[in-house]
Amino acid sequence: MEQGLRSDGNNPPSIDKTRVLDVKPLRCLAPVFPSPNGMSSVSTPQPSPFVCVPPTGPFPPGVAPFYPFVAPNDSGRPGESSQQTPSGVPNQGGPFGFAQPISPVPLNSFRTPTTANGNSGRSRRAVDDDDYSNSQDQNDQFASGFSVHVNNVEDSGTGKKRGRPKKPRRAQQAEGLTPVEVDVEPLLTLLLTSFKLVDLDQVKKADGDKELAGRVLLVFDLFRRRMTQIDESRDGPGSGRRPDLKASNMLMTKGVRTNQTKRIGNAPGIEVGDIFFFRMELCLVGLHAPTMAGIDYMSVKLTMDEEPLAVSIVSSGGYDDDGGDGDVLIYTGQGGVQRKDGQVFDQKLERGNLALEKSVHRANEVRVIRGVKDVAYPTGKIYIYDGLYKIQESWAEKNKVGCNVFKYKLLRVPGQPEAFKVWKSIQQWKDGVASRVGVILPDLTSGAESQPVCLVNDVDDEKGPAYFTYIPSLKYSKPFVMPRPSPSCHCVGGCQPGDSNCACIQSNGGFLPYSSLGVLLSYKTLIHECGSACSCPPNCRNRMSQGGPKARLEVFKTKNRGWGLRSWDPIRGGGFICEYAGEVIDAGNYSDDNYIFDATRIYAPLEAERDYNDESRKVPFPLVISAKNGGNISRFMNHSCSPNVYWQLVVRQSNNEATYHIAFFAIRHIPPMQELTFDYGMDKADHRRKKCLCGSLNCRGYFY
DNA sequence: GCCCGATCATGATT
DNA sequence: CAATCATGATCGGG
Repeated sequence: MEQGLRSDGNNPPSIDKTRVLDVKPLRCLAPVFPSPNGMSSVSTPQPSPFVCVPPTGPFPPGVAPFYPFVAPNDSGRPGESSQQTPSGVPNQGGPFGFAQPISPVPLNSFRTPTTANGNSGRSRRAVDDDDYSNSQDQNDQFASGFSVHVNNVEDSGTGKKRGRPKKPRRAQQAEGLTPVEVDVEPLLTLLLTSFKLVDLDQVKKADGDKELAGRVLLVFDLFRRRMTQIDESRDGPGSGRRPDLKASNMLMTKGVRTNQTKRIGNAPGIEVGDIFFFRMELCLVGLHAPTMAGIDYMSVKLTMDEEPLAVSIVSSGGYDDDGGDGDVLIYTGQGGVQRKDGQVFDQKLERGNLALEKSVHRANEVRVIRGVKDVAYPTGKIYIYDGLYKIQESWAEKNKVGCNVFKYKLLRVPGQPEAFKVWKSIQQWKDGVASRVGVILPDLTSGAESQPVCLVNDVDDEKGPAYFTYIPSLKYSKPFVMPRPSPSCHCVGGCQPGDSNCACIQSNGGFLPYSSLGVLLSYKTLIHECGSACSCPPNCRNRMSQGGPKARLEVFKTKNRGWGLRSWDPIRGGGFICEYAGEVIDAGNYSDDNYIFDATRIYAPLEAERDYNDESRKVPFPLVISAKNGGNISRFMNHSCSPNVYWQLVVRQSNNEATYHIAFFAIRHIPPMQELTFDYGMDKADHRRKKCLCGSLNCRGYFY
């Protein structure tokens, strides 16, 4: 957000303990959005800190989409989109710099959805050894991600080849055991039903909004993560099955997509600053249609004939594009350079290159998506929607190997929220080239975490939150005694997916709960992590919540809600954020304590849990944590009725003793500097109510 | 309408 | 770690 980037150059004052001590805890209240409606998402000067959720009431049984996102219509006038023509691109004429309105002609037509055949196969419940009693119902089946089907018949005569035949697979296959095949079709169907994405009408497919785009992306990611988990459990780590492609393919063939109509200008529902981790995500929400090509364009009808105009580009750095200062982008045309046989050719003025050339003269706005390296995972890439640009000029030049390439100079349209520039600033803070403005303490953890967490206030004079002791983990006065202890594992090198001998994987229903990137692969009622009696090292994948936060976080003063938590690093959907540290106290035994996590409250369920689990998420242990006197960064996470963070119960046990923990994971991709919030849940004790002014459309009006 | 090829992918391996 | 490989999907154009 922009306030984070102001540079007025004063040095951070040293901390004054006497003032700090008297400050009241303030993790409450006050609106975040000045105006709940009528603001165009395009012209809003800064990105909304929260994505919002429609007002479904506290917990409606089986009605509205359970995890929706607020939909400020792109036009800001919700009723109007239905009045547009079915081909539906609003012609605003003016903004494109044309004398006449453009009437765009989409080059593609709708793909007919193919009907999915339900695969047959003998159904079997996954191994499920949860050690609290009444979880062996449908509930747990859903929470662990649907049932598992075993194909005993090899491909049943369809003749369909899958995977690569080359490398021999390890584990089961190598030993000649029956490979476990999971039919993912019903899994997807269930997700689509839960999120009301079955039979999207043509209008919604053609033109989206924020709420719909959010749902599509959420389902894609949930599905993709689950398929990653299934693939790995069958083939072991490193199975190159491209779950991203498979997931998006299945969604697209079912017509689960939006903004399929190409348009010049912003894609409805996609905000400047939004981030993506797969090219396919750009396709699904119509931000950029081609799966690989960097230039998207459409045929536009002008006075007499049609001509192609560029609508969006992806700058991935593959052609040594010059990043410039953040408002300028030098973009290289497509084609020419890479050939299989090593031969190189001149680029031709056709396709995307031609469209960009035309767009120079028409001066239309072009969406720009900037690809950057994912620092947390160098082989991955992150795509940042950086808003609208206009092409100032174009030219041809010789590249290093002497071929002609086209170059285009793009200038960012002023008045848009900062996006890529935020990333640049953060990089400068990290490199020490520039200093973060308003830093009160460089590291409020005093080195207790692997990364510093700075305390920042750039909005007023307050010198810090009330004094507390920083403790990085949870304090138990007495561990819980397990009635049915689970065995510990013997994975010396760390638990590996697909290892059917690993006791901890068995406890988790046969799946490793986390990906190699620290992403939670499917939500569960309870996750069994490795404990002190396990043989695996501390960096084992099944100890995700034990290693402290991975992202670079900061505690900052919000405008109206006291102190809050946010991240300098982008966080992928499902990514681990931190544990709720503090002191375990007796349930119900708190009154004047604003730093409580109470697992016995009623919480909005996530994904497919909704329909049958209306009451509450089941908690096998009445865990209540107070972080009033001591805690970690999560004590600063504010409440929101439409949060971007979700908690997940985790148990670590060794022998017959266990400790339960609360681990926080990102619900969706979270761009840098967006405040992290979770839902505090509902309490039966009315007197604990506080007024909530989080401003989201589905705000319940209060929280606890 | 069908097929084919171009395309700033992804992930793992060498 | 940069280069390479294998697998891949969409869309425009022939």
